[in-house]
Amino acid sequence: MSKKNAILLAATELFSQKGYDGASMAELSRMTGAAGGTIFHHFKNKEALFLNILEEFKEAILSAFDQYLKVENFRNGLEQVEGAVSFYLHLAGQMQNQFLLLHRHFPYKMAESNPICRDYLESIYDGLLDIFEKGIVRGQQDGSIDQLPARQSAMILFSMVDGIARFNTYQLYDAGALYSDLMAACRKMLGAGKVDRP
Amino acid sequence: MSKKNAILLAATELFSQKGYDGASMAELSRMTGAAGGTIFHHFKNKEALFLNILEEFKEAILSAFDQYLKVENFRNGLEQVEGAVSFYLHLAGQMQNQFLLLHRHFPYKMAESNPICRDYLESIYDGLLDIFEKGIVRGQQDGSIDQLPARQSAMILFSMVDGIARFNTYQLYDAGALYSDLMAACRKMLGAGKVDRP
DNA sequence: TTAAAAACCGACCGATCATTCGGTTGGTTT
DNA sequence: AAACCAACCGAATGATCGGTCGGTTTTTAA
Repeated sequence: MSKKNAILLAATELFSQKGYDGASMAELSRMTGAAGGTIFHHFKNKEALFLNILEEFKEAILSAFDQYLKVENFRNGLEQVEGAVSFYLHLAGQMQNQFLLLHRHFPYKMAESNPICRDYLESIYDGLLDIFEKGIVRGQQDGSIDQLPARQSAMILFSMVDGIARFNTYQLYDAGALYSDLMAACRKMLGAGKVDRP
Repeated sequence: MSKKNAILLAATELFSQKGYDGASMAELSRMTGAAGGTIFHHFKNKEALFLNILEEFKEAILSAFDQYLKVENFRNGLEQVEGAVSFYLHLAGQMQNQFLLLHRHFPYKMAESNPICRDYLESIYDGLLDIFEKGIVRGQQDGSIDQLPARQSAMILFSMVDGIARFNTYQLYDAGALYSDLMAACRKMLGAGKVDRP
């Protein structure tokens, strides 16, 4: 692996474990075996290094969802939304370091002064919300989902799922043990009224 | 106001705005007019200062809920849960700085090595979950809430509400515009099936 | 009135921070 | 073989970090 890639990989872990301020370039140098100067040869500064990581994550998560939705074949909108929820939790387990970045505060702080950072974060959240929203709209057309405001429902649903994923990484909850209850809650929240009745 | 209180007040804002590593004792000194040594006279070190703030927050939020639930008179469990959700969002707006602390990563990181910190965090979350859970159990007894696993439902509900509060402070969502949809989602998620029918 | 205690000050400390820079490689192009 | 270039190195820089300490002022109590 090239030194540059090694730096990116190690920096992802370092930023996610220690945060932006807590991650030191000296430690990154130690982790990778690259000299201090080498890091700044490949990346203009610490902020640019982080932005590079965030951009990679944006592309990785959105293309992972693209791939998943293309391959799976859902029978209706409700199942599509359930699939998206399930896949989000799966990804959160798969890409723990990157999700930890999203659940930290410093990217949002950086976004206040750095429009590129803001753009990456918006792309990520807009992309994810679109996925949930599309499933809801489809479900409303095929009758599997209640007539609720689609975008708002997508936001609430996403808050719920992302909240679970977040508490899971903090080891306050156990997302695994909550999985079936979470899916049931999604169904009940979105599902068309008729489905419940005898 | 005593210097000690001024330090606590300013430190709350500083920690919440800049995080633990980003908050410097020198800046805290500048903000309060207290000399560097004075801060360390009142608090053993930076970590002890933060723990003091977290303890104050724990007591403030739990007693605020105690007070609220004592004063309000709910007709049934579902309304009690709705009240708790609504009050949580109200508090998140009222005590923005303290909630920002809860939504940052460093308290959970500190909790891994500091049992006192872990204890405060657990007290906060256990206390809040208990409140939601009690409302759910009451609702299941009076028939306003469906027969779901109470603790798990409380966790999911809390994830949802706390997620909304969190995205609101990041200015990604507007919690105000989502309020009525959120309450509707809670009702639909928890409510006994019969309530919806004509 | 006085002595003890608590609050407060700011210079100072060693460690660490992000970043810079002059210089050394090893491979590619002319 | 000369010229070039990107990759890489590690010592050095000034700033800032959390924390200490000896001494002064203010408050309290006797």
